[in-house]
Amino acid sequence: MAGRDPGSRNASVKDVAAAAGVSLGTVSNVLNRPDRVSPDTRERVLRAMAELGFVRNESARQLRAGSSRTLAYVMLDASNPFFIDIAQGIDTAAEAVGLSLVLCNSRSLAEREQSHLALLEQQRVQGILITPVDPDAASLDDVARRGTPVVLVDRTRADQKFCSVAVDDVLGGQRAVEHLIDRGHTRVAFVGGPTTLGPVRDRWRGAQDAWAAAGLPAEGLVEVTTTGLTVAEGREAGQRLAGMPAPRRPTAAFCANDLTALGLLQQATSSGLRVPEELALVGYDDIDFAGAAAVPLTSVRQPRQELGCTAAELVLDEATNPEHTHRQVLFTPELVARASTLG
Amino acid sequence: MAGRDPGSRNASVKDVAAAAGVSLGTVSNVLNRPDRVSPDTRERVLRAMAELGFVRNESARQLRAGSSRTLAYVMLDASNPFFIDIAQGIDTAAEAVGLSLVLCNSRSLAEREQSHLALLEQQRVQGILITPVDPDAASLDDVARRGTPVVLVDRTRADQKFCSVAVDDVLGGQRAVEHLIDRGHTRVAFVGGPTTLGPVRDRWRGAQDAWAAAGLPAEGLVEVTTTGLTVAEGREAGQRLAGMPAPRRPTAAFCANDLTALGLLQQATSSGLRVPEELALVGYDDIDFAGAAAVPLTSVRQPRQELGCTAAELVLDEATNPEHTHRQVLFTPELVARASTLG
DNA sequence: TTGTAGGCGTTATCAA
DNA sequence: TTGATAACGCCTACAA
Repeated sequence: MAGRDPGSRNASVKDVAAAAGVSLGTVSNVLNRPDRVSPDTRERVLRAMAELGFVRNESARQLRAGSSRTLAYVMLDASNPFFIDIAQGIDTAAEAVGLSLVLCNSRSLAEREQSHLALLEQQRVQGILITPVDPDAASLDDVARRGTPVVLVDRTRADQKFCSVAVDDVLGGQRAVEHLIDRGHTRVAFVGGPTTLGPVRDRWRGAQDAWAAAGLPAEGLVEVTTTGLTVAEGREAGQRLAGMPAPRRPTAAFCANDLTALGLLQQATSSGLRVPEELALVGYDDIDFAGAAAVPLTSVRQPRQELGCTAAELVLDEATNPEHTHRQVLFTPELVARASTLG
Repeated sequence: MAGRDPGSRNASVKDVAAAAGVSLGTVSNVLNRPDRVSPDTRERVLRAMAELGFVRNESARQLRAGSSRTLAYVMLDASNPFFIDIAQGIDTAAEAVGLSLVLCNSRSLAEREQSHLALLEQQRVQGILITPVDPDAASLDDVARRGTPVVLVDRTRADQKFCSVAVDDVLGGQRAVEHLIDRGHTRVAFVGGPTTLGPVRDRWRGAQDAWAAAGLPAEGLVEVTTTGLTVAEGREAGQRLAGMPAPRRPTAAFCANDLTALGLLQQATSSGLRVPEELALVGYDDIDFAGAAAVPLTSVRQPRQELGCTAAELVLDEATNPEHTHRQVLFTPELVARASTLG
């Protein structure tokens, strides 16, 4: 037994009207302009609604209104807290303007991303925020062309055909490596991949820029390529590092994100490498778990909530402002120094 | 310039029909029973759709169909990976039956939970999975009474008015403390709170049960109450522990969840307490970050994905099977021993 | 194989 | 203040 009121599921304004002995229009008025209804009929209608378990049908409202009151965020990987924090920022902004947020997780699968996009379009969401598997995918253009505003989050596109919010990853990479150089390191590993990821490319470039600017010999900065930005990949990279003879081994590693750094930290620790004495560590993103690690992680902070918030504002502007023009917002990252580099 | 095709946003089946020179019914057939349409008219219709940027209107479909093709999960706290993993499990199950999942985050706020529930009801979701702020809240009964199936996740209710999936927290608490007793500890702290949380209460009770069963003096098991299950609370508890004189200080702590344990681990480490030599640590949930900590955390594993998956199955049964009866599924937790207790 | 008509629940307009 | 009516876009009988 489901224990539901019999027949209650389908009570509509019509049923309410009948039960309250008024017309359908009056019920609608109670719902939308209560002031235009005399207090006692309003009472009667309200009571009928409660008795029938009336619930407004959002589909019908939406059909009539022509558009929904929701925003969507298609995240790349819900198991990375970085994206959850972005979602949180979006949610805050959406809530502020009375919109609700639907969250989708593509799990880095283009196919899944595709099906989410299709569904969201059909739902006539006001706008789609997305950290896409591939920012250059034509499917994004298609969605935009058909009329749903699309904003890129933590990704950019050279052709500037979309609004986007991102953080200056080249600068972030520079900051990370400058910090390590400042601390006296002359053998540094960059850990991350795959290099098809825009952010990984940029952070690596920034690292190289900083290295060159300091006049250090190129061979002192080595690239340790991983196949993803996960804890497991970090561990694996840690194993590779720990396996190197001490004289050749880098004295510091700059990881392309915090998950990787956390994995590396664990592997280093269990291999008996002391952090930061024998291996200094810099992560990227500054997720909460970075600061919460046993050896708190130095990391390059991205303004995650603000990223989400700004993205929401951009998509809303595109959805509502006829004068809208695309903008590419670039935030500045900030190095947060903690024990993993400070000995 | 938004770069969208002019007027494309609102192409409907009617427009497509006109453009393709066929009737509205034919277009609908192309969409829903393509086999009943001759290949070349189908081609023509498809081309018209592409040209007009036609996108099915989900609201209209839903309005006609009477119910949506979505499930919803209202999580308690999206920043706790435990709930993200549950969501992942739900998503998998939902995807398997062609449903999509909408995620909401109540952030432990009853008010926000309430507004999410209201919206989901209006959206006529097929069912709502929820880890509620308060499992006994009457608002949950109201939703169910009005006809939307509701399943409790990681929570139970004494009156069994809902389906629920949970893990035996009393047993989990026992396992954790038995493990510590096995390792020879006779002064153990239980860290967690608030005690209004069902799981915290149960884990604490399990801890006490195990303690009593071992015949250990009650004063050896101390409760360190926190105001929440967060990293910050864990740190704070760590400070309290580290501040105690060594002879009185517990030699082990059982934390009510992994976030708390991670915070405690960090604080202990930075206070110079060695884990597990001076302080052994057991967490709860076995989130990925537990195994990824610098000192990998012993934890009580909950089958998170399975929890979500089963919850989805229950809610679907309730939504579609007229013979449905409520069931309370209780999973068995499993202790995963790692370095934080194994020295 | 294709076309026509009616209705899903809501809202807004207009008339009473 | 209240009531009747049309329309949103889609789907499905049923008719041609």
